[in-house]
Amino acid sequence: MSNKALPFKRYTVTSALPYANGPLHIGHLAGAYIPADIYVRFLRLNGKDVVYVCGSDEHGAAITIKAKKEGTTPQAIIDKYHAQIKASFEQFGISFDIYHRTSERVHHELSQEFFLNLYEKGEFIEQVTEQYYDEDYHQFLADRYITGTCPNCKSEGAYGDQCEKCGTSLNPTDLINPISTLSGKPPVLRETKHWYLPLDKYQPWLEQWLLEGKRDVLKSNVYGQCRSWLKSGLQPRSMTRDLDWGVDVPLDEAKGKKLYVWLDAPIGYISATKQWALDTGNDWEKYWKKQANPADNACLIHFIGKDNIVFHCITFPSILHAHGEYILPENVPANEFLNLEGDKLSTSRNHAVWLHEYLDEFPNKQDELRYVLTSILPETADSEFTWKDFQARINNELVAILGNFVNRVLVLSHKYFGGKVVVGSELTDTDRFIFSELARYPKHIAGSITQFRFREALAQVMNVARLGNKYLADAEPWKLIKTDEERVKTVLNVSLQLTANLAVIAQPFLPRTAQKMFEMLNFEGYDWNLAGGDPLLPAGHQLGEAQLLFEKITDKQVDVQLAKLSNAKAVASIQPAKAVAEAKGNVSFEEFVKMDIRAGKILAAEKVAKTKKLLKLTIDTGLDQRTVVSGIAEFFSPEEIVGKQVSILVNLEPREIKGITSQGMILMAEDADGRLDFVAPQSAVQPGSVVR
RNA sequence: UGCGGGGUGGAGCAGUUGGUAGCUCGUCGGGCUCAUAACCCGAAGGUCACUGGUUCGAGUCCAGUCCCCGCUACCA
Repeated sequence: MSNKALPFKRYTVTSALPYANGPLHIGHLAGAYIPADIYVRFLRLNGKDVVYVCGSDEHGAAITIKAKKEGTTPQAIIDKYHAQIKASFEQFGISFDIYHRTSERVHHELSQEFFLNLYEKGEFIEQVTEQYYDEDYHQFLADRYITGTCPNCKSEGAYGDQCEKCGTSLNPTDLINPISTLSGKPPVLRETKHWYLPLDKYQPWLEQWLLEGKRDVLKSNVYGQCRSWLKSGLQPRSMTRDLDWGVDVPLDEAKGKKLYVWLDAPIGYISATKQWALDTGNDWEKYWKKQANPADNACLIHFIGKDNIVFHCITFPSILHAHGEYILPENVPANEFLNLEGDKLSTSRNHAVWLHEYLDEFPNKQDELRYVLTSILPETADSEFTWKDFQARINNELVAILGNFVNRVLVLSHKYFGGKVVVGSELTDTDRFIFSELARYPKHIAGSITQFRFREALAQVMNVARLGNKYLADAEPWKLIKTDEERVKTVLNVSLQLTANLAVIAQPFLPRTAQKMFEMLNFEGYDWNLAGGDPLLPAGHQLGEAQLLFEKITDKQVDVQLAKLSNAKAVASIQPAKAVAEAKGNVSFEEFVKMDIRAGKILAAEKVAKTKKLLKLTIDTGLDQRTVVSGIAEFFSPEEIVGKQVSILVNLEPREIKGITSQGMILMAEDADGRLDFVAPQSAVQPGSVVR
């Protein structure tokens, strides 16, 4: 390994802290854990000093919401999920040096230290604002905890941050008749003080460090996102919250306030390292702080999903920079998102492949999942996992290419030479070509890994197995054994050396498989630099037993998983017998008959350009043909609704929407998930028929 | 609304500084039989989202349009 590719002698690698309010799924693995684990294993094989840390993120409002919903305590929630997540990672084989948690004392102390450090330097801006407060529950309310009437469209049930009906983004104080969802009573405004990190002040520095310094380092999706943020100008960001779950703000005047989770979460990387150092007798500061000689600084790499880019590239570096003693990330290789069977992964809809369930249902198939996910990592764009593809990749690639090659070589060696490594006649040009190819691959793969191109790196590993299969097919030792045993000895020697090299380079990607290969070869090669060099197996070396590396995934296994997903979907669509909207006050008959509702028919429908939800409909109301803009595009395509009967409120004030005058409103039923369906006569009626 | 990323043969993806469009899987045909009917060879299949422009020449640069994903800050 040249120093050029790995110029640092010490590495600090982090994977995003999983939020401890639910189990892990394959999206997490593909986003931040498998890439990091490959990278770290590779560094270790190259003899680098590396610490790989992670842990559960256990603070924030979502944990308390979850606890409330399940009628338990935040502590019970985090204990449950921390244990589950940790066990899943261990079984799956993500090779953290430590998997910590942010509820530990060492973390609280370090987070407070960070806050105080910045506080004492006068970095924070202190600001008093008026926020809604629930007097029954004695707490300030997060925006989501407040509902009321939207000042824009007058619909009820708008949230403090956004009206879901008209899409307007709001401040809680904009709401008419705000109600706390905790007590159901109107909240009161109360003054509260918070400490803001002046990101605007760091903007010039960020432009220098990030936009200038990282232009050719960051992946394009990461760089573009950062540039976009910096271009629009940074604003001071509050680093404290009025919450009851988190790290206490270490100031007398801030009793009851907590640190913003995004201040404390990334510090979790550091506190985890600190705990690891305590446990193992290391010095954590070597991995995080600037060293006397900058050449001794560690290389800090954050593996995350794309939802975390701004915090890891802007907020956290700003905090580290403001503190001053810490190193900054060299790179933040963020991945895009992984989809599942055509849909986004969704925890709430249970549309996911859960890691703990996979480990139960596919015992000892960790490497199979690693392989499939690695080959579809969303490195440059969103990608998709399907069970059929999972089966195809395992059966046609792992079993057929890699497993089969290794098996062929071992079986032939045992059959012809009693499982001994033998030396035969001199190498031919073909043999020499194999060795020269073999010498190329480790460099190529190393280059891919250091550039975070893991899919490409894995494909190269598979190409080595392909090379082996072709070599065997061309050399045909099963024929030669009848005429030229010396040549067969050479062919199998070359094949075995190839297999041993394959085991070495497979380690970062398929650690368990590589281990099995080592057992079969009765050889261990925990050094990347062994690959591509001198032959690894000496003459006379005794091989171990041949065993199959992988087995095929059956159609039945795939069907079971697909059924499970559609089951989950069905359950999820029935379940929402929850949160039925509250009853409204009575209206008089006179008020009701003011509504002129008619049966109508959709004559034409088209999508309104540049919108997500809007369809422009032409409706035959019986009275006339008119244009109505309706927010139903997420559930209905224009083609499928043309000709459909609808109920339409025809005497609604016309309203300009996206430059189109909408004359009326289509009546829709909306369930608790926001799913819409038409309310219309069951059989054909004449357009213009009165609905009442 | 603004911004960022993406849109390449049936599927999943590569395409570095512009110079005849590649890979894996699938399909079809052939070979082989050591191997988990696995392996090897060959073939078919793309107007590189669309429209203009720069250039001797563009998937690759510029402008505009459309589609998909994400972010748009005090709810991780």
